[in-house]
Amino acid sequence: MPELPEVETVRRGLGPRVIGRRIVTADAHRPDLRIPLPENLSKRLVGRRIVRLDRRAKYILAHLDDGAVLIIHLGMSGRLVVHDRPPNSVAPHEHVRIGFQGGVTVSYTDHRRFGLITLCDEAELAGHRFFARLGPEPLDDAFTGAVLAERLADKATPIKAALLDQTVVAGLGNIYVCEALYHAGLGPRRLARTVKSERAERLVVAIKDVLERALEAGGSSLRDYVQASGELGYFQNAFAVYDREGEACPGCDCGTGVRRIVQSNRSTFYCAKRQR
DNA sequence: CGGCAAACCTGCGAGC
DNA sequence: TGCTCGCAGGTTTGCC
Repeated sequence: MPELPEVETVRRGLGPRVIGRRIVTADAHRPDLRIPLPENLSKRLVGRRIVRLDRRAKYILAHLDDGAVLIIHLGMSGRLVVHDRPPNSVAPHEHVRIGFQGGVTVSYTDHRRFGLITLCDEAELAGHRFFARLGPEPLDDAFTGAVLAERLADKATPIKAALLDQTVVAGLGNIYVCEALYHAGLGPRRLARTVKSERAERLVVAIKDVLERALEAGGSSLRDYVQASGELGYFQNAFAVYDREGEACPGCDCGTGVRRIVQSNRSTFYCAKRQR
């Protein structure tokens, strides 16, 4: 579910509520999500404070005051919601709950359990299997057309699949890849290695633009995603093509409208007229 | 190694 | 109304 804008929105909503507050409870309600939860979660967290909340790709990283890092990924259906007080009942599929001094409580719910929560030491972070191979952050100034073209240069795969590859660029998912390709005017089946110079530049501009607009809207709420406050995002209303099969794409009156195809087992939505 | 399908798991909407 | 099928913001595995 959550791609970069959703994860970043959750991080921004969470930060002011939890940074600097002492953790007083940490409970897992089952042994595992996609991978096992830390066995000693409570022991590792209670008494600690979160000193910094970062995001890398689609991971949220809570740096603790003892040098440990709590790593959280929301998978397809994970939610992190902050409550003023501990809820008096356990929500369906609420797998982890962390309580802070003063009553603020963060609940992790995830009915599909494709997400994960784990711990590592700060020193291991860069070399960690989740992070060692990740591509650049798309919103960094260092992410330019030249950089993207370089990373696509040897790829014999469709540009759609290449952009979903987190080792090419980190944080994009199915929605924002479809949207970025639309705004860049690039066909999803185009060979990745043919995206260079001017086309790569256009694509980078489109990626940054769509991510920034989605961030302003608090992300896209389709099924499961909510902000840390519980509010919905509303960028879904601004989709040009995603989940709009058969509709006319904005500013284009081609008869066929938005088409849906399947690439690497995922739906791709695009306009055959605007995207080449 | 590169590229793609399938698997992981649950829920919901469409269609019969 | 009630069932089955297909599909869902992700990542990893295993097969060619």
